[in-house]
Formats: sequence, structure tokens, C-alpha cells
Amino acid sequence: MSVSVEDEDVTPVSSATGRPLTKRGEATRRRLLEAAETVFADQGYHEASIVKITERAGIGLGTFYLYFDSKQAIFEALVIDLNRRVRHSMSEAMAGASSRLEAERAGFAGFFRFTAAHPALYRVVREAEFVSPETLRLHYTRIVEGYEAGLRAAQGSGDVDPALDPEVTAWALMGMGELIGMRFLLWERDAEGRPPAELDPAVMASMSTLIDNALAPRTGGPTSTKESR
Amino acid sequence: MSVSVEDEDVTPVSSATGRPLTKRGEATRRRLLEAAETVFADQGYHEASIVKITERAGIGLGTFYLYFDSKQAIFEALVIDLNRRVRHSMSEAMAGASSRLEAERAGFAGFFRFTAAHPALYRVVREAEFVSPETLRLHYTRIVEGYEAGLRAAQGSGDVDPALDPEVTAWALMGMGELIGMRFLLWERDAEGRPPAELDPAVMASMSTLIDNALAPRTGGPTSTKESR
DNA sequence: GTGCCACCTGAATCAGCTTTCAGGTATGCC
DNA sequence: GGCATACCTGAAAGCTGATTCAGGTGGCAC
Repeated sequence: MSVSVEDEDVTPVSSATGRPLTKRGEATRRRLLEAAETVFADQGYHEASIVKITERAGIGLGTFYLYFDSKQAIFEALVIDLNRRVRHSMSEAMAGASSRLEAERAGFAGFFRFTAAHPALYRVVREAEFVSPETLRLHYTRIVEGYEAGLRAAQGSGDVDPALDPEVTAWALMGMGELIGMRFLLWERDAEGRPPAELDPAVMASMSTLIDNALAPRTGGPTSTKESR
Repeated sequence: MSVSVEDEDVTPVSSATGRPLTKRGEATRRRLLEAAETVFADQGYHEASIVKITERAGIGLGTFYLYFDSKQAIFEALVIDLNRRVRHSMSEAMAGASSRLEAERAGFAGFFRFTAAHPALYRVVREAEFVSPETLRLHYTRIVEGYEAGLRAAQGSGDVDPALDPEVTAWALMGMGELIGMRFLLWERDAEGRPPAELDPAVMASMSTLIDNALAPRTGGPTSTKESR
């Protein structure tokens, strides 16, 4: 698939002051981000506090402000990082697909794999809707762009119903993925509170059927562009 | 459709102390809930404050605690109220449908109508994921139950592909609705920041095609009764 | 008009937070 | 070893906001 991910955001790595960082500084910044990941995921944005983050990172409280302007700033940096990782997981999964439709399914699988592996992290992304709507928009938009391009190409090669609007379809598919992930991964904890490593095969199968149905051109009749209503 | 909504939650109306209320007390409680609706919708949970709510309600600060135990408690009461209203909007819209498939589409339309009419309110529901996960679960589960029952019935009458698992499908459909609503209603503001009164017909049409495709039994192949799960 | 009960009030308490700042400490080049 | 630079530190300032409480107030029954 044509969606590249790696070649952007080769983080210029600068501190809050805009100054570049030495090796030591870089490491500190990374430790802060990792700690923030855990703390935000576990406690949510408002329960999380700078103190908790710096404590977890094993770093002095004041140091935080050398790297990020505010709690909100580090949260946004985190969401952007997660976005890159989800898309990486998706495009990796799609790489081996032989047909467009199979790529669609594989993309979903990649998305679910990431959600299953980082259940709490996905919570962070969703919370962005309230903490930093702009960042959430960016997150969704970036994912949809990839989807949309894939769908358009698949329509070109006759694998996907040409009556579907690629943009609307992309958003619809992403919505399906989100709620299915929430219900059948995040809510489906075992006795120890661990979510399943991946989506129940039966659920995945039903999803595949649904997607196949939804996307495939209607084989029977004339490729009815004149949809009912 | 068989989904009743009105006959539950005939609010026992009790104050925080569990004592029933006189007419005056009842009115005060209602004013608090209405004020909370506006304030939570406009400012989000954490920006909202009890003072803002009571001020807007034109009521003394201390009075709040006669009716609700905490900020969280009134938030939850609000979500439950909104849930009833969404479902009402949906079941109302489905009432006139002649076929199962049309009912599905109508349900969506009802959902979108509610979201369009109360954009900010829907934000409250989504924020429940972080403020009161239990309540959000209740919200989603109640909606899905209705959907699921409808789908099952539609499968019985041959209107919906029997290969689809009704529960999975219901969640998938709800996810589609959520993200489409977010993208094409909540994000689509005009110059004054007002969202459109309803979904763009072209978007709605594409959604209908997608849903029709997804749900309708594949006319060509053998009606695979071999259910997974 | 008196008494009573349900209801109301907002200043004060208390807890927790982010952010600043004045002054350390490590690192490596000379 | 000396010194500059880059990085680190945590106590304390300053703010915000939920919740409590001691004491009103309104209105209905008699």
C-alpha cells in the first residue's frame, strides 16, 4: 500500500525553549514521554499530575518545564507519537495483502492488534477529544487519509463498489473499528484485568463479512448506481 | 419496533439524602439538572464547576448538595437522561418504517437528528467514557440492545444476511454512526459555529448504500446458514 | 399569627494542582 | 584542574474549586 509513515516527523527534538538537546537531554525527554504515557493511560488526563509523571520518570519536578511548556503540551506530543505508531501498525499489516479488499481487512487487523497490545494507550487518544480537540482531529484525519486513498484505488480496480463515497466510507469503517475495539477488546478483560491479546476470531469473522458485504460491488444486478431510498 | 423507552426510569425523584421531594424541591432539582446540561456541554466536565452550575440555575451553592452527592453524581444523572432522549429519538424515527432495513436506516436518521439538534449534549455522553465509564457502558449497551433485537428479527424475516452476528453488527453500526456524526455534524460548523441541522444528503446517501450493502443478504451465493460463533 | 418542617445560603475550610525560581550538579574541552 | 555550558532540583508561591456547616427563610397547617 502506498501509505508511508516513517518518513515524516523525524522529530527535530527541541526542548521547550527551542534549543536542541544533547544526548543526556534527549534521554531525559524520552523518559518523560514514556512516563507520561503510562500515567495518562492509567489515570486519565485530570487525575494525572506533573509530579506523578516526573516521579515515575525518576526526574526532578522542575526539570519537566525544561522540556515541555505545560501538561497539555506533553499530552499532545504523546498523542502525535501514538498516532504514528498506530498507523505504522496498520500499514505494516497491510503490506502483505494481495488484493485491495484483503488489504482493508488486514488494516483492521493491524489496528486491532495495536489496540490490544496497548489498550490503555488507546484511551489516551480518545481522551484527546476533550483535552486537545485539534490534536484529535489530526489523529483521525491522518488515519482516514490513508484509508481513503486505498478505497479510491480499490474502486479504480473494481474491487470496491463505485457507488460508495471514499471519504464517508473511510470514516464509517474507522468508526466501526473504534467501537468494535472498545467493546470486544477494552471491555473484555480476563480475571486479572488483562484484555485479550487479539480480537475473538468469531468477532473478527463477523466483521470481515460485514466489511466484505459493505465494500464489494453488488455482483448480481447491474452495478446499480441508482440506489433505492 | 419493539423497543420501548418511556416505561422505565419513572424517576423516583429523591434528594441526595434519599428523602422524597415536595413540589418546590422537585423544581429546584430540575433547574440544577438543566443548568448542568448547559454548563457541562459548553465547558466540559473539568472546566465546569459546581459554582457555575448553581449560578446558572440561580440557586445557592450549598443547595446543590441537598440534591446531588457530588459533581460526578449530577453528571451521571445527566448522561442517563440524555440516553433516554437519544433512544426516544431513534425509536420514534423507526416507528413508521415499513421494512426492517428501512427501519435500520430510519434509526440512524433519528440518531443523527438528535446529534445535530444537541451537538454539545452529545459531547457530554462521549466525555462519560472518562468521567464515569460505568455510565457510558450503560449508555452504549442500552442502545445496542435495541439494535440487536431489530437485527435479529430482520434476520428472521430474511431481510438481513444471516451470516452476520447481530451483536457485532450492532456495535459496528453504532460505531459508524458515531464517527460519521462527529465528522459530518460536529466538525462541520458554519461561519457562526453552528453545526448543520442535519446530515448532508450526499453523506446520508452514501451511508445508506453502505448499510444496505452490509446488511442485505448476498443475493448471488447460497444463503450461508453456517453461523460462526 | 404561630409553629414547624422542608428547603435554602455562601463564607470558610481544605486539598490539590501547576508553575516559578534561586541555586545546585554533571560533562567535557582546554 | 579549571571553567563554561547544559542540565537538573524541589521547596514554596499562588490559584482553583469541591465540600461542609451554622445559621437563615418560605410557606403551609391549624
